[in-house]
Amino acid sequence: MLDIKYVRAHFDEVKEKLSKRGEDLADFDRFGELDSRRRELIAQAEELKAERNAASQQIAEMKRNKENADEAIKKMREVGDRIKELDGELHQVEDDLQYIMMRVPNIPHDSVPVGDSEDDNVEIRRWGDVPEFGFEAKPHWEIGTDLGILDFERAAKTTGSRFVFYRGAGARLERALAAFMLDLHTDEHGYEEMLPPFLVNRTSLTGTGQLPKFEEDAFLVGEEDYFLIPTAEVPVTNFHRDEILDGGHLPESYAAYSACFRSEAGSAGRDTRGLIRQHQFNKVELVHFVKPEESYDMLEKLTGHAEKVLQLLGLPYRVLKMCTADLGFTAAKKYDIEVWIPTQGVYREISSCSNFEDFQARRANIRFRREQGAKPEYVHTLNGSGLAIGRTVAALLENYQQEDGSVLIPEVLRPYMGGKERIVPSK
RNA sequence: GGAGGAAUACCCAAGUCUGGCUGAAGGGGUCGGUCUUGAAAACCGAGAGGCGGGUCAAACCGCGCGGGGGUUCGAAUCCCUCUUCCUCCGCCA
Repeated sequence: MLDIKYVRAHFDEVKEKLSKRGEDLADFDRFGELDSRRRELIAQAEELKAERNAASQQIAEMKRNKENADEAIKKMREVGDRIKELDGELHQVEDDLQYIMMRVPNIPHDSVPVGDSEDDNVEIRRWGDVPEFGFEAKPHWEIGTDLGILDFERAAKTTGSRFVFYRGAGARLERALAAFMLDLHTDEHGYEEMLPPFLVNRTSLTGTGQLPKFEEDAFLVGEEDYFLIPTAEVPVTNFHRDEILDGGHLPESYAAYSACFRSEAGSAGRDTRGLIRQHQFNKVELVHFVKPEESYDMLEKLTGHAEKVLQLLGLPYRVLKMCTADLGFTAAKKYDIEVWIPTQGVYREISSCSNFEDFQARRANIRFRREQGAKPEYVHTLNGSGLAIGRTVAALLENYQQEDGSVLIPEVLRPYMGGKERIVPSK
């Protein structure tokens, strides 16, 4: 959520920056009217409440002296009714204002390129050499199925489309990647490991910004208002909801492994085969809580941590700076890391690293104190995938495939694979 | 799933039956000081958070005793509801 006071003071500037996102801002225009009506009502109601408080004291005094207070009580009854009316209208106005503000996206940072679509994202670097195959390379779902380590058909039987069984060396590879990533981030990059709940409540999804606008993207479980998490970002960011952190302990950095669940509403027909777009996948998510002045440095570091995973795995990738049209609802600035998928001849998103500034912190009420007794300030939150594991498996299978159908295992993963150097057909 | 109990400020905790003089006793911790070679202890002193309105900034005002709603001139205190936690019984990975 945006800072109401800031919006009040800089309305035209905010609106102009938001318009670069290509958002419909019709509702946003009601801000000024609602905001000033709100303050008007507060002033009126509070004046009457002050009057009531004073009168109540007098009535108490009179009662104690056994005097008759009927006159004062009668008068206050009317004041009370008037307060009730004003508070009623105030609630309505605040609900309306809240409705609007919860649906306004974050303001893009000045360093974000202005654009109309994903075509306007800016590539800022590439790493690694794209492999050349002396044979016809197979897509990862074929490799995986032929090796007997991925089973999409049986997953369709037990569950439905966009699900998969990993088996044998495939399941082990998944586990190896998760362990490798977590070890790297905790041992080398200084993160605290976390294993979060995979279900969250509505308040948490609102805190990180998935709700109220994007409810159709999430899976609702039962009637308990529990949602399957679309990313560990949600539980881990909300870990500190409604807290005031000690400034001396910042930044707080967490590496969380979790399953992620996405309804993929609106993606029907896209990436229907393989591991790229599943309803369920695993991911190691990196989450930071930092002081405002440190968040942009942290965004660069965070992106570097995700890149390091790909470098150690030897997978070619590129980094894109997302333009205003492709930022997502909550980010002020975002880098996507895309890994090379040989058979598609393109780079595909495998990580997304964002600085939300205080947008999530405001929604989730996460603050810090610079020192004892100081006023609480909102933290800045950031997160990035480090990495999405399903897509990493896809990239590994394709980039490391051999002419005989086997797949080489990158050296850094071999200790996690029982020393195995390659995956060969099980039969 | 059944039966009880609890939620007060950074922490512990009184007040709730008997509504008003309770922004809320007391203790701990915190901060400053005395003492000490230094520390601890002891003693003296300080401050009670947060949100909103208001202001150049203050003053000032309102809210606030888990959340929401109600009764009342007035609610930490009475009523309803929700959430969370605890104890016992049952079931269970």
